[in-house]
Amino acid sequence: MKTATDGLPMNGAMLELVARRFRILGEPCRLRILQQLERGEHSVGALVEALDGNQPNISRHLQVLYEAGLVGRRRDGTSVLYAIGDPFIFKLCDLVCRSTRQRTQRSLDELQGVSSLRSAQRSRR
Amino acid sequence: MKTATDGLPMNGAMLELVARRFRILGEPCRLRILQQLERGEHSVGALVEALDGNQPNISRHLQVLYEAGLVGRRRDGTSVLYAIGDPFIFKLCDLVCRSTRQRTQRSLDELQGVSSLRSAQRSRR
DNA sequence: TCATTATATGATTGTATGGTAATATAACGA
DNA sequence: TCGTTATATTACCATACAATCATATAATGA
Repeated sequence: MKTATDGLPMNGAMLELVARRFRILGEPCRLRILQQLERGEHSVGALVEALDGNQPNISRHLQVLYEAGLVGRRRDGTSVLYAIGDPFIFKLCDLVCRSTRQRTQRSLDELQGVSSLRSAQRSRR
Repeated sequence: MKTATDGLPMNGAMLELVARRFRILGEPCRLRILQQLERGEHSVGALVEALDGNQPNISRHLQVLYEAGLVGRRRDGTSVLYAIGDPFIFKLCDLVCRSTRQRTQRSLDELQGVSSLRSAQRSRR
C-alpha cells in the first residue's frame, strides 16, 4: 500500500480526502469552534454565544466537522453537546501555528531588512 | 503571548493566517505539486509534464505555494526551479493522512457493520 | 396535545477561487 | 536586435461554499 514517495498521499482518491480535510480546517469559524471545544463539551447555543455567531451558521459548521469525524456529539434533552472527536487536530494546529509564526516573523524581518536581528529570532525558540 | 487555551491560535489575525495556510493545502493540485517536489527540485515545465497539468495553472499554484513560503525557487537560465521550502508540510501531511485513513476505515466498518473486525483494524497499526 | 426551547435544514445571495485561453515578460543564443 | 523557450500574468467563466433568513424537526414539560 505504499509507494516510493510516502509521506504525502499517493492515489487520487486519498489525495482528495486529505485535501478535503485540510479545507475543512481552512475556515476561521471552524477553527474558532474547535478552539472553544478544546475547553470542553459545548451545546450549539453555548458555542453561538461564545463565538458571537448566528445559530444556523454555527450549526452548519458543526455538521461539517462532525461528518469529518473531527467532533463528536450527543444529545442531552433538547440540546446537542459537541466535543472534540479527534485530538490529532491540536497537534496539527500546533504545527501550522508554529510554521505560520515563523513565516510571519520572516516576512516582517524582510520588510524591515533586519537580517542582522536573526539571532534574536533564533532565540525565540 | 500565550493564553490559557494554547494549541489552537488565539487572536483573530493569527487565526486567519492559520486558516489560510490550511486552505492552501486544501487543493489536490497543490498537494500533488508538493508530492512531486518531495522527489527534488523541479522546473515548472517538469511539473506540468509530471502532473499532466497545464502551464498557467501549475504556475499559479506554485505562486500561491511560494507566497506562503511552502516552496522556494531559483532561476536557472530561462527555467525556474521550485523546491520544498518548508519541510514541516510532510509531518503535517503524515498527520492528516493517518487521521484520514483512520476516519475512512471507520466509515467503511460502519457501513459494513463489521464491528467484529475491529481487531483486524487495530493490527494494521 | 400544545407550547416552548434547541437544533437542523431549505433556499438564496455573495464571494472566493480554480481552470483555461490568450498574452505578456524574462532569459538566452544567434 | 530578433527569435525562441520558459514562465508569469491577465481576463474570463464556472463552481464551491460561507453567511443569512425563514422554516422545519426534535425533545421536553404542562
